[in-house]
Amino acid sequence: MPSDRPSGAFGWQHARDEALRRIRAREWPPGALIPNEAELATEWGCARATVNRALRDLAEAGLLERRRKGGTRVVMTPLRKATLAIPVIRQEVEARGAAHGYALIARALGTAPAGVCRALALAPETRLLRVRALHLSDGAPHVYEDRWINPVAVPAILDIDLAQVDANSWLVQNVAFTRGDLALGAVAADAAIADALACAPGSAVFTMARITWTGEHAITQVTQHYAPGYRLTTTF
Amino acid sequence: MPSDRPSGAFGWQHARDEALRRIRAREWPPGALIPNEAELATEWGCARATVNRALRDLAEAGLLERRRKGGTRVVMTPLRKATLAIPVIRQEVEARGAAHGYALIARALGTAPAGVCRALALAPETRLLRVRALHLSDGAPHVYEDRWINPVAVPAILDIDLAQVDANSWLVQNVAFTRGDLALGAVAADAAIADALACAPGSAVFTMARITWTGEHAITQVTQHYAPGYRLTTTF
DNA sequence: CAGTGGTCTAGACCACGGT
DNA sequence: CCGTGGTCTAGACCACTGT
Repeated sequence: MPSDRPSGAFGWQHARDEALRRIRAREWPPGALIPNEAELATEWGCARATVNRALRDLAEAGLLERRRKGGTRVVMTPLRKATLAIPVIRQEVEARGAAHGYALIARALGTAPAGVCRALALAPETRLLRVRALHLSDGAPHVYEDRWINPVAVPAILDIDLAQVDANSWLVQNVAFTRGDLALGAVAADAAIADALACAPGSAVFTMARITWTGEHAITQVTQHYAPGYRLTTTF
Repeated sequence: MPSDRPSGAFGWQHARDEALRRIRAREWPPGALIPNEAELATEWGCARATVNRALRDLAEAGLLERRRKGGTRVVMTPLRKATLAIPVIRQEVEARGAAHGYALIARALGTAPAGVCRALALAPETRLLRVRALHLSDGAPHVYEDRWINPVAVPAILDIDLAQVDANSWLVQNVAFTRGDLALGAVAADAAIADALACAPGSAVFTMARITWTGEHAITQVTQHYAPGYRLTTTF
């Protein structure tokens, strides 16, 4: 006869919650070795696979450390992780119910500075496409982006009218990448940034820099400068 | 007779990689409905659970969308997610091989501003402990933090000598929290920040603001101001 | 060497949600 | 209604690693 819980079993989420409770209640204090999967499965009346799923989940969250033969330990210092969505500007703006606007500022094919070539693991003096553009939210400057694109990796980009389509959206939809590097920071607005964002030179500007790769081949490097006051938020 | 691959089977990582290949090769183009788990299991010669694990993994990564009865679709715009570790300053500094220093700047119990009370979902005029402190990396100013702690949620904090132990480390090790809000941004250094970080007033400063909760009970709110030039990095 | 987690399997039942 | 993913089970074999 099934219990009041429709899906009778002691599910993996129950197991996870119970483990979480014991960690928080210090029944399993930081650094402690917890019972092995088989024991917990017996205690909780479920299959070992269910315990495995629960503990693996907590390990991925950074709360447990698991090693074969070594068993499972409560992490000494519960280092938290936050996942943040990397916004495609257009969608981010439209998701807020605002109108997305876009303006191409400059587009030029030329030799890239040494710093950019190094960051993209390309030979010095490589010819790259540089694109500077402004994204608007309900008509107000929102993000100024300064981008370098490797035409060897993305030849089709040379034929795109970047005054009509923003590189951000186009690349996301047309190029598959395998990996990316991300750096967040703050800079004082220089003349170009201040001009684009219509803010005072020297204003504090939040920046997100990304490099995307396919295998070991760099596709593009972009630095996005957000209008003063912007905050990137998430939960953890 | 086992094959050349020690763990004979077509593992879930193989399945995930093959699915990933098809997505990237546009064999499964954006928006397309892919075969159901049973079909793929047959095709790949593995159990449905293996396919499930693989596709669930890709769904968590944001590449697939799965719905009961609706099947599994390739996401139209592969929105990427980056996971960033929320650093405990002391550990972050020491992990870089630098010496961590700490100095308490001010500690005071008093009524909090309306904005802080609202952010922490507390009644106006609640009495909170405010702690301002500086973290050093090899003797140089690294992070200036301005923190409000709810003594109702953490009574023990009142007895801690915050000149000796930094609130960041103490809280992480002694208080279990269930949830947090995170906001990243940039501000111009005001007098207090500039003084603490030994930089020019108006310098662009990268900030990380956090609020941590146990259930619906706010524990602490902290804004950390990083010395100019700091970049928070990760990969995705 | 032996204990522990990692994974696979075949089968089963169920919840959700399009049709 | 009924197809699809979500999950559980019992058992099995294996990889890794501490002792």
